[in-house]
Amino acid sequence: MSVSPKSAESVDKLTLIRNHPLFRHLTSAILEQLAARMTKKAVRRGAIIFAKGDAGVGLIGVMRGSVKISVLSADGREAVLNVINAGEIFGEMALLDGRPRSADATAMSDCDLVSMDRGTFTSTLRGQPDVLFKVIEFLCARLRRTSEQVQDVMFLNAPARLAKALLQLADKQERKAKITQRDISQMIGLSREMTNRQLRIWERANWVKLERGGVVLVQPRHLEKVAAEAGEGD
Amino acid sequence: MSVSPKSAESVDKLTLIRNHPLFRHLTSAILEQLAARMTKKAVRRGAIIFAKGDAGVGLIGVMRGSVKISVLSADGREAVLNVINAGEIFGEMALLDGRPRSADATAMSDCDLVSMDRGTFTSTLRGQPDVLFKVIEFLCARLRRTSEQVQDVMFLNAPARLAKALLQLADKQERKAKITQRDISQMIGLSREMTNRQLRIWERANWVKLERGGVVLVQPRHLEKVAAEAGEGD
DNA sequence: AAGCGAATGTGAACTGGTTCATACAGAATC
DNA sequence: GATTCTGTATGAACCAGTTCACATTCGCTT
Repeated sequence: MSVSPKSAESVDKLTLIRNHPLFRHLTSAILEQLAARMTKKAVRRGAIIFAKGDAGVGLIGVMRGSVKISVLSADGREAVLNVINAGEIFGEMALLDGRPRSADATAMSDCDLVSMDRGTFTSTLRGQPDVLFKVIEFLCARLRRTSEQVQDVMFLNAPARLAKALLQLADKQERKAKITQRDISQMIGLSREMTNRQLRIWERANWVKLERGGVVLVQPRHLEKVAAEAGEGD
Repeated sequence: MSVSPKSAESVDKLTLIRNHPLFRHLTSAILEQLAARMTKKAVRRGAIIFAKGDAGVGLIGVMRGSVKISVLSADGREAVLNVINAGEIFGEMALLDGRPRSADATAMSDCDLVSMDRGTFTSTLRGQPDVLFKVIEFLCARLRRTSEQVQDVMFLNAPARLAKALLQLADKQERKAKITQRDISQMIGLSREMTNRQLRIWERANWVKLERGGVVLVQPRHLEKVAAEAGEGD
């Protein structure tokens, strides 16, 4: 994973892109050039940052707040594909292949965002040949991760999926996942009720502590064991 | 998708790589150079071509037969991630990022395979800058497809997933999917029994015709309709 | 401070799909 | 041509997780 800066805190443009696998290896000069050409924008909680099918203008970085990437089914159910926290970047795919957005992006809290358009990316990085290799590596990593998601949904039962999601959502310092139970349930393809029931079981066992809009991992070890038990052999 | 040659037939190396998105745009000279350096190998039905965790030696093309890409869960259940038919190529990811194989590859029938190692790929394509862009495009397409798989498992019910799988497995000319019901069920995360039951319902309705090791799509239109709806009872 | 919407919590009924058990037919192996 | 293995077929019991129907609590807006 990436070296994430203190979460929930505001982050500057330079730190943001420096911490992303796509840009990490670039010189400071280039990074500053890129950062200078990124435009800042604040959005309110609940704001739709882009919608599935939109023309993809490029890369978006989260300087403060968090963003959920999701899609809607024909009958209106929502699947949350990813949650992007402060210090992270999303929307790379439209940047890279120029095709329409394949999902919706919604602000889960008030956010400060920065965006980089395709032009900036390609013109600044022309003549940086190994950027392309980094991009390829990055996409392969993403592909492996997404493929693992398919396996998780097919192999793991409800508690295992939930435990895995909590561990990967949790802020490493605070040991806390700042997300509603509804959003968790939509990430792992479970009903909200089932998610709540399992969380309450773990709360009674003192493995987690439930708060409004968040789950504190009290005993991450136990969760790791649950996530691993029905899991795929690595 | 790719222009697939008559299936179940043998294919020559050149045709094989010419039809793949990664190579399609290259000059004949380069293609011939690549083809010349690919080594041929025959394997029997059931043979393990590579296993998850193996060091990835590179790209493998299927000249005759078909190959399944799958993973095993801790408790021995199998998930089929993809089926590769004659004229298609697999194993690109290990080629591109050099990391270990992320799944098993097994011959579903007697196969003729050709393989291209990383060295051949990189040395032949050095000085072909837009190959890298093709690779990026290719990976983005794969990522979108894999992400769609996640959504399918989360949103679609059994009949819809099955219909969708049949349509995408079926040979376009023959309107026939050459695959056992067990393998189908493992592609869509369903029990073999459930898969059989649904197929039998459709056979009685004359939408499909079942054979040993294959499903003929008699009325693909109907299946398309089932695949399209999310399965909500209005 | 009142009202309201969003998030949480929980029981009870329900069901889509699994699991188990069993049968049979075609292909491969001896 | 007998045996064994793989694939298909189907009923019945079972169950993990959904759906429905509420109640409650928190935080925000008026």
